Amino acid sequence: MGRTMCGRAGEPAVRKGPWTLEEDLVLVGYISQHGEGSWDNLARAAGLNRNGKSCRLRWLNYLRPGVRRGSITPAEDAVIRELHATLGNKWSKIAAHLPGRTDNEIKNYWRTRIQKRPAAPANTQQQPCRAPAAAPTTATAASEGASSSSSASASHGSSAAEDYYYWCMKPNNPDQQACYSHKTVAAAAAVGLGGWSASAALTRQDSSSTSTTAGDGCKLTGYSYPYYFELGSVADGVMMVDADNFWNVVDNFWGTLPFPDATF
DNA sequence: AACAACTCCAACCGCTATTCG
DNA sequence: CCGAATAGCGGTTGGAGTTGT
Repeated sequence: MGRTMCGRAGEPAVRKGPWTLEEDLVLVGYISQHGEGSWDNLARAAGLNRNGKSCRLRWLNYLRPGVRRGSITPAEDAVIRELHATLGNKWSKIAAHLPGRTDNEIKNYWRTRIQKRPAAPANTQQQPCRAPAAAPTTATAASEGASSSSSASASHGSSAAEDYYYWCMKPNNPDQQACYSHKTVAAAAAVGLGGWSASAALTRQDSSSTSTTAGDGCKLTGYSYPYYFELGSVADGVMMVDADNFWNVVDNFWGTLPFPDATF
């Protein structure tokens, strides 16, 4: 990419462009210990040669616990269309109704999938990747079982947005397995990288394929899935090294993070 | 196989809003 | 109240990957 470095003579060049695994680990590790906020200071204190804005974006959109990867499901598509009709380009507000999705992701989805093309009939749309096609239908059971949020336990409304939100709040929702690889990354950072090296992980990342079929049969393309898949594989190595308490570390660390998403 | 066109999306930019001293 | 710093938002860019010829 052409956005790798910049800076004037005499100043340390601030790194731009795609984040490396090592940078991700540094950022996650630092935030896990010190929390987020004051992003410019955070970037300096963590030793990241990035500006604070870049760190904040990386954390919020990709590293933050609860961020979901993978295709937008038909249920989510319906929510986006519905909310955009009333809210317009208020991506952050729309994202608030889609747990785990970011404004950036929704914005990209809208521009590339919806804005460019007319709405396809529901029965011709791609099958969902992770969320069940009947997500709104299962939302009733979800709302009945939800206990971690007062809003989730309230009776839900009739809109696709509300149905989908309540479905997402369902305890032990398998859809939340999407968080797995992020958990492993965070946990790896929390345990001080266990017995593996980030550079080794980078080597493996570079050799990963660009198109991968997830365990549920959903084909995910591009950079994200292979990248995090590899992170998960590396973290499996941590399990072998520190198998006794690895998942305890994961769960404990996850529980300490101040994000409501972490309660899914 | 090689190339072009297209698609996707991570990351950047500029602006506004909010917070704080 | 004011100005600087910080946070957040929406628009845009450009490179990687995919698909078509």
